[in-house]
Amino acid sequence: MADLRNRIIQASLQLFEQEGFHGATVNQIVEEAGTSKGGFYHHFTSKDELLFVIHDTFITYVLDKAKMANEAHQSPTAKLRVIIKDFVKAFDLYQAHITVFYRETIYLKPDYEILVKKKRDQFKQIIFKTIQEGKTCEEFRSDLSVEITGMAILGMVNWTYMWYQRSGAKTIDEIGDIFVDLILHAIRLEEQPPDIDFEI
Amino acid sequence: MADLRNRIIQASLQLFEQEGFHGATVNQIVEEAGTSKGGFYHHFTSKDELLFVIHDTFITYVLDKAKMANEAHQSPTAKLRVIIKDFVKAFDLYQAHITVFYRETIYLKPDYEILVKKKRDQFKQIIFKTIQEGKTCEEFRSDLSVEITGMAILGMVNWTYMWYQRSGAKTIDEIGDIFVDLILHAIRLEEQPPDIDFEI
Amino acid sequence: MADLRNRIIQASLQLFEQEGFHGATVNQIVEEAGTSKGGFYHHFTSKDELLFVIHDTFITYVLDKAKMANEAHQSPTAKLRVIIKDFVKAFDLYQAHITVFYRETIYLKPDYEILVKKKRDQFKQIIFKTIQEGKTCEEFRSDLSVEITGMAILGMVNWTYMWYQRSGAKTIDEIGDIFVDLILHAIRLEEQPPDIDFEI
Amino acid sequence: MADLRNRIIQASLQLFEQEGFHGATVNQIVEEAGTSKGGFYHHFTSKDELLFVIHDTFITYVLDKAKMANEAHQSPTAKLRVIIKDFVKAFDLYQAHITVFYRETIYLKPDYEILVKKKRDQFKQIIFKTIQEGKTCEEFRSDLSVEITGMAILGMVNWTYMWYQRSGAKTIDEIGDIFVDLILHAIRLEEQPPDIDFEI
DNA sequence: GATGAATGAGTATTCATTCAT
DNA sequence: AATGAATGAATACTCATTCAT
Repeated sequence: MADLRNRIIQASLQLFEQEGFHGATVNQIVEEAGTSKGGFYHHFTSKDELLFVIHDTFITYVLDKAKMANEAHQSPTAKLRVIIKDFVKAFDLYQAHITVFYRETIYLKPDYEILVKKKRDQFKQIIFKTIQEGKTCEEFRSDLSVEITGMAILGMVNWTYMWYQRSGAKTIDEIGDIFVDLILHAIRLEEQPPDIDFEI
Repeated sequence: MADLRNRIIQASLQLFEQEGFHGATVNQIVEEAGTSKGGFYHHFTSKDELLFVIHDTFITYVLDKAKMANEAHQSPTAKLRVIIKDFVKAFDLYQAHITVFYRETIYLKPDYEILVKKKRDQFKQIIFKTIQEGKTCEEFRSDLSVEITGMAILGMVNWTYMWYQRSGAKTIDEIGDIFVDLILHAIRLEEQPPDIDFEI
Repeated sequence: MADLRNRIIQASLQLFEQEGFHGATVNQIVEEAGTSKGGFYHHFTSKDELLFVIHDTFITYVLDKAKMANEAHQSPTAKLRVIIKDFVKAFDLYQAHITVFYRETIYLKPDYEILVKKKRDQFKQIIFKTIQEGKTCEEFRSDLSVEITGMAILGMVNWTYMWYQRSGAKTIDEIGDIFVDLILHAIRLEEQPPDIDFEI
Repeated sequence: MADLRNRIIQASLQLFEQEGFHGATVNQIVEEAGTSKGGFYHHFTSKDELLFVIHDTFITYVLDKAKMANEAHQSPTAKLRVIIKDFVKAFDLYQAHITVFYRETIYLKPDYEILVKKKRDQFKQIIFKTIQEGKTCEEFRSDLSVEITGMAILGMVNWTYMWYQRSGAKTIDEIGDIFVDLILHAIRLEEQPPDIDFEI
């Protein structure tokens, strides 16, 4: 059997997703994880810490991926494409984490919230900077509002947690491609040559 | 002073937004509303009913607006533009309702959930149908996946509740225009004549 | 039936005395008081507050009595006699309060502790000042250490909570007289005329 | 490093004194003692046994001293003087033991309590018997109540644990002398020749 | 209509103790 | 002898709801 700490996280993920952070009790979690109250509190100082761990696991993964994409590519179009594809993939890998992340942040204790917010802001800045670069080098439309466009893109992708199902008609990869296509149609200058990414 | 029922709704809206449905107690609500436990339970059978009322108020408003826009316009482009503009406006009018709607639905009791889901689905279908019509009459790209595109659009707009602030740099109207612009760039056929909406 | 708040105090007094503050549970208290958890927490914000109320009731009573005795009499001998007699009487009236006061103070939350300590110090100062006055006006031995003598007296009396029983051989009044007698023998100048308190 | 068993006792003594028996956890104790749960339970069958050991160490010491003093001296005055001086000295040697002894006895398990009570009573009887002897041989006042006087003396001395500080103005030896002086003034017949203890 | 004292099932958390290693 | 992960019974406390007034 997997180690206890992980079993607790998996159990809580499933329960938080289904019942909400407050709807899922420590009792349910330990039962689902096949352990005891003591087992739980041996590995986590509180239910709040568990909530933080879930938040942190996801945002750390996503931020790292975005940083890597940002460094690995030159053109804003290529960067944005990879960042979005990676991000969308996370919605399959971290489905439950993400649901918790976007729904239960409000219950994060102040100290934990600060840690999460820091990474969350870094991620957002990578998106914003990429859009700005795209405008500067004339790959993207010059009339774009960086912030609103950035939040529009983030919204489009983030919302996926509300409806994506692994058993749905499209794979996560196809969804990612569609999002990229829509976004690039929405923000790229139309007169441009086709976007062929020689970097990949 | 406004009638008690409304004062309770306003108080709970503010508290649910800030503290979450479970984070806000009936005691806090009645204190904020300037009434008592008795006053609360005279107007609502339970805290759960109050949650439903908030859900229903918002989704009813939004669905009605979408129905009206759907009937008032002919071209899919025009329909979509108006639906989206109206919807975005709701994020200013119903900011707190929306936050509760998208974050606390999970705590809706089954019977209430069914009622809300029905209207929510109707709203979604109006969007989907409009996209389909746009494809059919060749205003929108023929390669669009109706569902994914629809959810992408909904995501872009819905996400607004996460970041919109009345005191921000852009008015809700400007944000609506930007969203419309991005969406139409993303989904309209490029060879088309400019979209001039004679209907308005 | 007496009001609930008082029934809770009485029940807790008895239970704290017998089982200790930690040994007595809120469950036991509410059962003994004939109420419920909710009833308890309606009247007290916490078990800690209840502990404070017990402390405060006793020390307030005792301090007030000492202040009155201090003002009502002139000679240090008379003052001390009355202060001690009153104080000893408190061991009958507030037997359980006192046991809690001297045994469980350590569990008082810091804010409460400060409040209690203030009154406790005032009481001690009244004793010290009286001894000092007795030395100054040559009723008491000039070689007395005010502090040690004061603490010796307080110790003698305070210890009573460890052994006094209402059903014992001596009444509380007799015990008080014996203490006064021992104390005055211990601290009064031997050559003095008999202590006749004309003030009473 | 001292042997583990002793390190545990020292650690618990300090922690019980500061936080109370219930306020100090086995975890804190083993951390402070530099060992582990296993180390603790290898040396003590339970936290309760540890509490007993602390009680027993102190009362055994004190009782032995009193027995010795009782045997070593003839006159009640001399006996009492030495018993009290020795006892007061214990308040410096066993400060933490004594605090625990007088504050946490209530948490002693019944079997342990019986053992401790037996020795405690023996000690008390030595005091009482000495007072009685003093009355009989007319060193002490004939009107003294043996029990009340005995408890008054014990109270005066015992209370020391509440205020004595090694860093205070008086040494433990000076405090002992003051107590002896006060007590003898309180109980000795006034017409007597000066109490010169030829036995020492 | 309105009050607020009282309820009690339910919650997160603690901690002395055990036991396989 | 010593470890520390795991236990689970017990604890203080919360809060939506009721109901006599």
